[in-house]
Amino acid sequence: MAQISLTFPDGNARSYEAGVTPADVAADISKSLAKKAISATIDGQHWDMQWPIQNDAQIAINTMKDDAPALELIRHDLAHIMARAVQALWPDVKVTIGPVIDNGWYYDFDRAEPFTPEDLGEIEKKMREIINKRDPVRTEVWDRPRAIKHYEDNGEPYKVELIDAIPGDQPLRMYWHGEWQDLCRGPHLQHTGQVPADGFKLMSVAGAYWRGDSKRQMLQRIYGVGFQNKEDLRKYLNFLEEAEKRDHRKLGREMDLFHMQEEAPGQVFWHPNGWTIYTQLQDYMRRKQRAGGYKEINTPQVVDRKLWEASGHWDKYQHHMFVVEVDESRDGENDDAAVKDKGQTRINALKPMNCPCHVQVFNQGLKSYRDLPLRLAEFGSCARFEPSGALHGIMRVRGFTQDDAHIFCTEEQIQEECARFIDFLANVYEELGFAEFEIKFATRPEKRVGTEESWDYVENALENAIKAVGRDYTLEPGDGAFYGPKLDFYLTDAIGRVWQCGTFQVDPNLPERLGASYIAADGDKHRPYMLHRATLGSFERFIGILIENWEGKLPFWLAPRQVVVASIISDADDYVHEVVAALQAKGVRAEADIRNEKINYKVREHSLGKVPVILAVGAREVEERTLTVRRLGQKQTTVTSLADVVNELGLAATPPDQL
RNA sequence: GCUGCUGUAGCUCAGAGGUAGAGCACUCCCUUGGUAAGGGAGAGGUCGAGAGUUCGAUUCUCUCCAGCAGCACCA
Repeated sequence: MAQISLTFPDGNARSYEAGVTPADVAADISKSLAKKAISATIDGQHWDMQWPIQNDAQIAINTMKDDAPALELIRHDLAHIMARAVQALWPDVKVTIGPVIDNGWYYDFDRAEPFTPEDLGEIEKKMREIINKRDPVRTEVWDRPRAIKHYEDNGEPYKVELIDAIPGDQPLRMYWHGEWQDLCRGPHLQHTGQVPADGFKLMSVAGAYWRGDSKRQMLQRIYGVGFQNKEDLRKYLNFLEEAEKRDHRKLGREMDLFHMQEEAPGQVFWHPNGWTIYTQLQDYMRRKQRAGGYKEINTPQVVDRKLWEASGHWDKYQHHMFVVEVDESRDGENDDAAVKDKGQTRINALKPMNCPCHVQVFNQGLKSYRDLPLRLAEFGSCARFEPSGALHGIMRVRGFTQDDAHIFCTEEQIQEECARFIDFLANVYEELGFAEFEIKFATRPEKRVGTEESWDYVENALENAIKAVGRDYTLEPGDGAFYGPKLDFYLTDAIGRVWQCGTFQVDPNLPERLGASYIAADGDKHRPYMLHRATLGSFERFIGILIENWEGKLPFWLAPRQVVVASIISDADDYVHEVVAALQAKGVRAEADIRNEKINYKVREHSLGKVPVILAVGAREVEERTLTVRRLGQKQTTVTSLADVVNELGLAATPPDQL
């Protein structure tokens, strides 16, 4: 028998017969390790305790102390245990796949009856039984005909299809959890008892397409979350609760920011409070962009299909556009359908994006290289017919406004413009309270237009720009647009969720299609490059993110209602009005609350309304011309003179770019 | 769009084949109270829309609309 050498993390090596398994190795080291072990890492690869090792390698034996492999295995075994439990309860259910995902796993089943919430409880119970049995996990490699025959005999067509999709040179591995068998690439734990029985929970059932294809069978997917112990599970469930508390749809109602109704699905009715946030944010972006060298424009929303045909959107995105048919023969007297002249009908579409219109602005008049880079910005109101199932509060809507801009420039200017934009975006995010963000750099996809040299040049320019501003980034090879590479910017919110907001895309294609050109120094016409870029993305979505990030407690300058001056006794009413007027004169959004209610009641109501500052006024304050200041979330109050409060709050109301 | 669930007062929710109920909010009255709900009275609903079954439908059935979760989608 050939001997192989296995090197341990401490650098020591031992010699074993080829074909030795990590289980053998662990047993060789100590009995307790053999028992505690969950898997091995062989040359960086996650390795089942039962798999033979044929060559010299680095080996590490994993235990539950190794968090990453432990969670991977726990969740993966839970997927199998759940499938086993489901088939134990309902033997006619067909199994498909059950991968590990963030925080847990899912498994897709084919079953005629829908799973109910009560079913989930039954399944959990059965799973605990299986775990408590401490059934051994066993694995074998099967040849293809045997595996296919096995699944055909057992009436599992999905597994047969999976096997067909696995490349012929790959071995098929079977796993048994006790009696229950599944096709699986592994690795798995040593026995079901290694799964923590109180560290998991089944969360929900939902539909999911077989193989992710909307044309194929809809299966039922059961989601579960799994952790090493009860405490970690609890922490995760708390996180979900925290996210629910921050839900912008709930806070939007409670703070009276906006509403939506079924006559206009996916579109926002902004209330005074919400629109205050919106306009504050928009005014801020307008100032930032002006300072950043952008020129603001505005373009039409209803545009003839000819332009969309020319830009290529009609071909690709027609089904996602709101199309408007207009009979041009109508006039004010005869505008009913009866007089409609078919020959005069014209088809328009609401703009789903601004870029074609921006090229039209660029195309007016001759442009010189001296005009470049030309940065055209628009708070562009767009409409997209999003599928009904995609809509989500104000985060995913059918009508929205982008903080959009297109930079027309030469090839040589791309790098500089990119670096400028990253700095611009970093500064905006920071001022809005998002200190951290990530950059993802998406490079040429398989299907693309343009020459290799051009892609080389442009990708290089973007990469150099990121380096020039000293930022880290992650590479997303093949994820770029068909016309050019792009950067996507992801910010992290207060509870660690990640949102893609900003984008920067290089596009030589649209200027070509829409015939944009400029006169270069050589006197000839050249094509400009077009850089699509957005910082916030859409105002609607970004405001949703702001609300959730701050749990409605927005920074003072963005808070829709900044100060309530609340009377304690009606004799203070005149002073309340005086204070409100003084604050308003300083640009503070202040209002009076002189209702016939106790201060307790007023404090409660305005605290729930997320008003950052409540100024209470009783006999003492009137007498001394002071105010008792109570800040949101703080129980203690301070007494301050009127003049100081007005100055301080006037300063706090100033947007960060104007300080 | 697909699968499942949901739709009753402004909000949160109960309810039953015989044309509806609570708490909070709202209006009025009493109360002038010092930091997260003072007391009383009153008003408020085509039970998402349409069709069917039925003597009778908000309740049962079907279709549609909207919302929620997930999938698919996201220029």
